[in-house]
Order: sequence, then C-alpha cells, then structure tokens
Amino acid sequence: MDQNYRTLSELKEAEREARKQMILTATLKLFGEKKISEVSMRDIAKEAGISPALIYRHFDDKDELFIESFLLKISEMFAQFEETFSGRKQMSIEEIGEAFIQYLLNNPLFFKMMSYFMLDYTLVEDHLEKFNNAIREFLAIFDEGFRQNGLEENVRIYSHAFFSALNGIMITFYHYPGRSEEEIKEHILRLTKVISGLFTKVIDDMKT
Amino acid sequence: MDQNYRTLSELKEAEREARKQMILTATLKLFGEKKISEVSMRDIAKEAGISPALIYRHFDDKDELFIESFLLKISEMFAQFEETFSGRKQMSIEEIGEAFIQYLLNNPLFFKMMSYFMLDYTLVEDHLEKFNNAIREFLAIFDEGFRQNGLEENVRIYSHAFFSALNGIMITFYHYPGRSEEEIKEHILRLTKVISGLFTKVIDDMKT
DNA sequence: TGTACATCAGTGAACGCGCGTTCACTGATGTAC
DNA sequence: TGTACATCAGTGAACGCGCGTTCACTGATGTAC
Repeated sequence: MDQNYRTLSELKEAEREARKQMILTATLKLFGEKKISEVSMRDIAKEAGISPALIYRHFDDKDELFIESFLLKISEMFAQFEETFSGRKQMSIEEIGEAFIQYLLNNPLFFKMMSYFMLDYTLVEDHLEKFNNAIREFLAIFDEGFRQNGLEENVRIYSHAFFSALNGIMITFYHYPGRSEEEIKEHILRLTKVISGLFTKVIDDMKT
Repeated sequence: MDQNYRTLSELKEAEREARKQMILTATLKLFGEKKISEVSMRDIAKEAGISPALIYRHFDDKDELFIESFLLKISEMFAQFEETFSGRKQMSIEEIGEAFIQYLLNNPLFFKMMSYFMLDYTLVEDHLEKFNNAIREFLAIFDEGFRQNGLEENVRIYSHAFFSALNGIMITFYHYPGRSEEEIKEHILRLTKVISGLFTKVIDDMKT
C-alpha cells in the first residue's frame, strides 16, 4: 500500500517534471528564433501548446523560467565540452581555442544566451550562485588546459585572459555589419589562431 | 532684406538644433542611469522638460533617436581618444591597451552603449554605414599604433585581435558577479597587461 | 498703424497594443466510507 | 459497488500597466497689405 502510493506519486512527479522540461524546451526554441528580450510568456505557452497560466504552475515568474533555461543550456554545453576534452590525452592551446570558438559558432543559441546574460541581465541573488559556479567550472577547464601545456605560474590569470579574449573575438565580430556569415566565421577563426598563437609562443618561451 | 531673412532663418535653425541637442543630452543622461532597453520616450521627454510629442518633431522614431545618441557619443570618444594619441609621439602597445581600457572604465556609459549596439541591436540599413565608418575609423587608430611599434605584415589582423581581446576582457569581467568594483577594475587592468604583453613580445620577436 | 492670415513650436490626452500575471472556473482522477 | 468529496492540472479571459506614436488643438510670432 505504502509502496503503491510512493510509485504513484513518483509517476505524477515524473509527469510534472516532463511538462516542465517541455516548457523549458519551448523557451529555448524561441530563444533561437527571435531576440531573447522579445520572447513573451504568451509565445512560450503557444509554442509548448499550453495556456500561459500553466507556466506559472512550474515557474514563479518569467525571470526564473529564463534563468532555468539558461542553466539547462550551460550544463548541456558543459557536458559536451568536457567530453571533447576528456576524449583526448592532451590538447594544445590552439586546439582548446578552436574547440571553444567552434562550439560557439555551431551553437549560436548558446552564444546568444551567454551574451544576453553577461550584458543585459541583473541576476537575483538566488540564481547568482548557480550562475557563478557554472562559469567557474567552465574556467577550470581552461586552467587545466594551460597546466597541461606546461604553464606553472599565474595559471588563472592566463586562462582568464585567454577565455575573455576569445569571447571578445566572438562578440566583436559575430554581428559585424556588411559581411557574409562565411566571411565572418573565417575572420573569427583567423583571429582565434592569432590569439592562441600568442599564448602558445609565450608559454613555450617560459619553458626554455 | 534678403540678408535679414537669412539671418533670421539661421537663428531659427540654430534654436532648432539646440533643442535637438537637448533631447540627445537627456537621452544620454538616462542611458547612464538605467538599462538602455528600459529608457522610454516618456522618460526622455520628462528629462528634457518637454512633451513626448515634441521629440517626434526632431526624430522620426525611437530608433533614430537612439542611434543618433550613440553616434554623438562615439564621435565624442573618438575625439578624446585621438587627442590622447596625437599628444604623444609614439605609444607602446601596453600604453594603447591601457588607454583604451581606462577610457572604457572611466566612461561606463560609452561601454554600455557599445555593448548594447553590438549585441542587441539590429541596425537599419541607413544608419549601418555611419556605424560602420565609426568602427573602421576607430580600428584605424589601432592599426597605426601597431605600425608605429614596428609591425609590418598583417597589421589589420593583429589590431583586430588586440581590439577584440580588450573588448572581451571588459565584457567578460565588467559585470562579474560577487566582486567589488575595485576588484573588478584591478582584475581587468591586470588582464589588459597580460594581453598587451603578449602582443608586444611577439612583435619584438618578429623584429629580431 | 491695424488687421487678417499663415506658420510652426509645443502640448496633453488619447489610441491601440502587447506585456506579465492572476482569477474564477472546469473536468478528470483519486479517496473515503 | 456507489456516492460524496478532495485534489489538482489545466484553461480563457481579464486586469492593470506602460509602451511608441498620433491627434486635435493652442498660442506666440511673423507676414501681407
């Protein structure tokens, strides 16, 4: 009896969770299709095939829904990026840089969300920590990459510099006006090579 | 008589221009105070001490007003930055990097607007060219800096890489959560030094 | 000098709209006895 | 097995609001004769 209850409520809980995921999926889909700031609760409800009111049974408000979508996307990226890393014994700085940029180029939605939250969003205290942790974990991958390539001192400062420089290339040139998508990708990858090259060279010089 | 008419209409034109500038000034003031996307036409009218309808006698719509404000700010920055440059015979890469970052740190409004238009804004064909030219002119300053420091080949690619890396440092860390303003500034300047150092070193190596 | 008219900066209120969110309600399913 | 009740996912319409923009109007100034 007790056992039975538990399974039943578990089933309900699972259904509830599935619905929540549907809402999150719909939200992410729309983020990919239009400006993030122009995605409305009505849009999301329509996309998910439910009434707007139902969203509020799963999320306190629009902010919470947006943040949860973002965290979902972050963990997805994180998993994929870590896999790329652990699949190989060691990656050069160039390979790390290219992997990161290629990921952003192939996942414009992730890039869009990252930019949006970096620049436009004032995070609530509660979500701030999750967000913070996600970024720190991610930067740790870069740290590890530099260590594997023989950097011993100031690892963190170099990995921050590298990470933010790559970010900057994307943000500065991704929407560069009057260029085709192909030209832009090419330009971004060339700049990535230049930056990666600088870091590699300086680290190599340190070693000798 | 004819002469008189001309002066009179000139006077009127000057008044008209002055009012327009007042509206632009009010807009920029509000951009400094709240999120750009949250500045409304009513806010601007109130700040300028006029009726909302009057704004439409000077600007076609909100877009045009926003773009013109931005272009005004760009030209201001451009003038100041060029002055810094022409005041000195030659500046090292480090000095250029630091001057740029210090400018952004001291003019958060400019940084805010630049970020906003880089990421969030879909420019109309008409304004696109002005915007384009402004950026190109600005990048030319960096080109010149690299040339003066002895770089002869691929100048443009290096200046783009340098410019976007600096941008990235600002964008990535300016709103870094959980740090004081002082810590953030310090961190940004340290990263700027690292990036400038890499470029300097590689250029020096090329020379020998 | 006086009068009729034109011009135009400037206004406050209104229009029409879409937003985030809430409300009052339905209807299916499960529970108690 | 049947019946009264509780629960809760789900709904469509509504609330209240602020937005960009427009409208119909005022009033000061200049012009024509």
